[in-house]
Amino acid sequence: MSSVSIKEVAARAGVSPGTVSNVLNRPEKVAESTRSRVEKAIRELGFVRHGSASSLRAGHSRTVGLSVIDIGNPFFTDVAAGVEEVASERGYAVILGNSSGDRLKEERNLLVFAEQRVRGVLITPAGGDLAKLDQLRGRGINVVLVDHPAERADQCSVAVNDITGGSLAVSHLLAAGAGRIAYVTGPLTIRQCADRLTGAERALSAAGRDPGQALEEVAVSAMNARSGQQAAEKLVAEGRLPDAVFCANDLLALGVLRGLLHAGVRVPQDVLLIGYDDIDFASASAVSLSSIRQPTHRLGRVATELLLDECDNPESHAHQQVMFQPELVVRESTR
Amino acid sequence: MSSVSIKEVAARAGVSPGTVSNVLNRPEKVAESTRSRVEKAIRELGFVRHGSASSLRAGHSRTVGLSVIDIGNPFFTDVAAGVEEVASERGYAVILGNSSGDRLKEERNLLVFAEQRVRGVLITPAGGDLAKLDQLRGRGINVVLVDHPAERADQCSVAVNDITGGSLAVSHLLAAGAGRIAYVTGPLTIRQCADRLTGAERALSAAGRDPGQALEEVAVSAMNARSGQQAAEKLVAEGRLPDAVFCANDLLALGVLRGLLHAGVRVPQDVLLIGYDDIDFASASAVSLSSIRQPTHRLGRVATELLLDECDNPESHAHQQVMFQPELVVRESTR
DNA sequence: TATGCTTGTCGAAACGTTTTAGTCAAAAGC
DNA sequence: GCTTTTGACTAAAACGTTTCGACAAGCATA
Repeated sequence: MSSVSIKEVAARAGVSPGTVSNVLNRPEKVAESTRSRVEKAIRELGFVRHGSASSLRAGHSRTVGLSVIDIGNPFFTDVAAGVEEVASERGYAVILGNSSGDRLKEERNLLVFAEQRVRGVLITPAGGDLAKLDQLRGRGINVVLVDHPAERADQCSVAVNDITGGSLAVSHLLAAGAGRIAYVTGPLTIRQCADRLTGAERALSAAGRDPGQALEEVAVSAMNARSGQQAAEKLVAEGRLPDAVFCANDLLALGVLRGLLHAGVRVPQDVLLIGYDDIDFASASAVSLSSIRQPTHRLGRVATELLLDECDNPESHAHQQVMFQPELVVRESTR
Repeated sequence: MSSVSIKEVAARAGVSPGTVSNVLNRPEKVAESTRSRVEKAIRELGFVRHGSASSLRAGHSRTVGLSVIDIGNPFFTDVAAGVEEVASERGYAVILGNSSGDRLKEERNLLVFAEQRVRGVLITPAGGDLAKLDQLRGRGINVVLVDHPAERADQCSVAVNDITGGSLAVSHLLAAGAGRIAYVTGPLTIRQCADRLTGAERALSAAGRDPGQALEEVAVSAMNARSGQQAAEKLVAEGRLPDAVFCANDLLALGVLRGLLHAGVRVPQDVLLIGYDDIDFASASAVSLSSIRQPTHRLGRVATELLLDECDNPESHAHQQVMFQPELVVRESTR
């Protein structure tokens, strides 16, 4: 109800509102004695700065927008946790938007961000829409792409090399003795799925195999456990079991694992299995799952650091396209 | 950079700023012809309302704060998704805070919310601190407790009956023929863990068993898969395997499952196993997991609807303490 | 024709900060 | 001892909305 303003603080401390503002924003500019007097008044009155008024006058807020494709996916959740961490450390608030992969919803999120006059936006784009983002930049809102390498040099982005990831997985399977490999994946229109396939093919070529021969693609529509199980059941039913299965995603891999075990196929004795993402549950499954680990948390952290650096040091800021390297995690399913 | 203000829109449409504001907020109050003229100007100039200015003058923002204990936990993630959904439908932005179970961090989140002058706060409290929340209410910020039943009638809350949940789980185990049951749980200082235990004991009593005899508590410090596995290993090593294991959490249950299978104990033939939360991964494990399902998504949705109702209709709003009922999901691990 | 009522628009005063220019005394420089 | 510099503070003008009282025009009623 009654919110204390800077004026009341000023009155109680016997100074002008401007001085209170200085105590808040440039404490070194005000004399020790008055500063402590003002701070005392602030405490006694329970004053908290009015963010809207502050950002209206100052011209910029202390918030960033985060738009992710699917907040239910542990991958994005970890990213979000990293973002929240850094933002909170630096006194920024995070406005969350979930696009659910829907372009329209994403656009609505961006509008909300624009209305809130966020300082910057972190986004895992749902589609390849550079236009809307440039529009935001035109409004003075910085944008950092997350899990999506920028194609232009005038923007920041943070991603993980999915081609390397695909190579790592398949090289490992080959080293473990696999001849024929199945790649269980979501739609290849998803960049991540396509890149991991490319990596897989490169690993095969490098090992002197013909990707067309050694690799079978099994595409499913949804990247969840159920689809994975169905894919496994299909492979079993058609009697064309490969030596190893590489899944574009741990959820798919968990489903495949389940499907195989149910059909009496032993993992890793009969079929090797490796997933992607290294979600927490990967190590908790009955046969613990080998996987490709991505530095999700760091992804979020670095993206936010980049963004806030761009906001706070617009002059000295150099745009960066950060590309992390994924890491192979070997567990029972390929041993 | 250059943001278009309401004045420029007014100038282009040949009306006063006040009229533009009316078009934005009470379109029915302005004549058809002028309205469309103004809307045209808005489109042409790419105007978007300045949220800070708006909430400064109007006295309230269009944002809500959401403070959760652990954004990495699928339970809270689902809740958050529900919150985001409703908020976004109603044109509200969600400011996310992750307390990590830390009281201090939670307090910092609340401060940020207060600075942003959020319309209301949704919170899964990290501790039993009513004080801070009453302080927020004193500032005119509405508060809804999430997954925590309010003890007073003057506030809204949304929760799931954990006592019923505990009963459901244990009744099911008893019906399936279990005699001795182990309850693997996190610290009993966590309300949810304690309530589920109470429910378990009630189910035993109702079945004419002595809870002291039939139920063994195995408390671990962290509620994750690793702790669960350790608990299972301990039970096996000490040679005191129960007929059934009830876990306070699916992550624990997945760990227990793994520990048992590794020791050659068959589930469900040798030991029955049931978890809690019914996270997605529960159905994807090697032996699919029976569990207690909570309406997480609805929890988030209803909490947000309650909050926004309280914000928009302060007069007619009646405080509610909503208590959802959990649901038994039977899968392989108890069949 | 005067009166009241309705409808649509305007002008101006807020809202709570930040910031700029300016005041005034005390310290420093010559 | 005079000017200049510094340091600490103040006063007032913004920032972009919303809202409220005023008012003009149109129209029905008396």
